[in-house]
Amino acid sequence: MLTLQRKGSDYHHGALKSAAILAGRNLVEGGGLQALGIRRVATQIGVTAPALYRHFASLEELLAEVSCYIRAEMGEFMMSRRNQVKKSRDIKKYEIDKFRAIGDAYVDFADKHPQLFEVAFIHHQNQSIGEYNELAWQILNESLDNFVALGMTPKQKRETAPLLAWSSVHGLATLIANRAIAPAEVKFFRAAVMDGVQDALLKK
Amino acid sequence: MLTLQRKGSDYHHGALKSAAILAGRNLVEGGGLQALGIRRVATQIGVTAPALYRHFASLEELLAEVSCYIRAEMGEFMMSRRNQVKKSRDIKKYEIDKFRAIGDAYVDFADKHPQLFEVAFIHHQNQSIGEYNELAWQILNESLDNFVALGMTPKQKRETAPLLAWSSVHGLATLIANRAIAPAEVKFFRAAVMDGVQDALLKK
DNA sequence: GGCAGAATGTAAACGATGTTAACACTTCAG
DNA sequence: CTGAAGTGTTAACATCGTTTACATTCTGCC
Repeated sequence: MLTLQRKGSDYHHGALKSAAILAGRNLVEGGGLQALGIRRVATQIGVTAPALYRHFASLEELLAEVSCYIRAEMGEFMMSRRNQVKKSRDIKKYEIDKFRAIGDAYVDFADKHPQLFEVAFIHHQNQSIGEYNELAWQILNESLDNFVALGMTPKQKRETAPLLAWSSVHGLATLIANRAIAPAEVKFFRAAVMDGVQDALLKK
Repeated sequence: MLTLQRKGSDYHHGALKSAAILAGRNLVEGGGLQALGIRRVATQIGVTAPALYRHFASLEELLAEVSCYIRAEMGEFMMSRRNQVKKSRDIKKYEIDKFRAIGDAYVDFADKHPQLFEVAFIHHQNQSIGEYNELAWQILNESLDNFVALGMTPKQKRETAPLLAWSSVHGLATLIANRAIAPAEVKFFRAAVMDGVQDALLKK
């Protein structure tokens, strides 16, 4: 299922690069960062290892692309979760529900796919948080814009709000993904942090 | 400097295990997780690779011990920073200053030693956050106990307070260590998150 | 249509890695 | 003193990332 079929000819895979990134993502999902390797990816897509060097300069570069792919996947997951939120008659409640949904999606992703989450946020040079996770950043800021427009969040908080929300939720997600929190405590922990974030943004 | 001298005899290093953990820590500091290897550690401490297998079952086990060592190092760094805070006549201000000091130390450690920070919080099974980073956890809770005792933090917040503070600061530290925040924005970002945490704990 | 060159694959090889097996020396309890 | 447990070495294996040399296919130009 993972291996793509070769075209009729022996040569020219056709979509080697994207196939490699996808195969890399799946290897990470199965066995973490450790499972990602040039040779393993090559085997998965039915190609010899040096072929990958036509598309990636090194394993590190492949890792960077896999990491980027996972971040995009995360962003789409958050967006889909937000779009599933039922519209409420109370528009403020609706906005809050959507905000919670994207935060919950972020944490759920880390909880259910800790290996992917780990690789998604691996050190990568010279990228600000916005570029780093474009879609997720954009979704978060939409929510905050709505909060301000509805008078739920004071304007002077608008600048620091995304940073505070992001670091809280990211920290929570990281700790859960690392299994640094006992499973029994996760539920309580999540609620506490999410409530805290919401309070910090809305109050006063 | 890193390599320990062997005893007079050719055999029996004497403190191979602790020497290996220290050497591992230093390799991580220099080159990240990637630089940690059985053979490299063995070379550093002047021993052949298989010798390490008398003390560690695998590279992964060595990594776990190095990770634990770094967490202890972090805890001591936080404690030392907190103890350097000047006593103030205003006891509440003194407590706040100490609280900020331990948070700042946490983030400083991540900022100045991103490689160590990364390895410190690598996935490790079945450890709650308390056991995971005992000393830091204890220091944080001392501060919070003092806050409550002085009436600065309401009692009903006492349970969720460490979780909220930890995840915010940990998320901030992680994002900074991963260089997901542009260097120019780090200062502002840090201040915003630390202020947010302080507000969340003290107000009302 | 055919052909040069770019693009993209393979095969073979190199050094470094984690790990194991077989062996040697040291230490120490009896 | 002796044997067993502890701790180190050497040699070897499979696998890894990566490079070099070569083969095939695609593409644009005459």
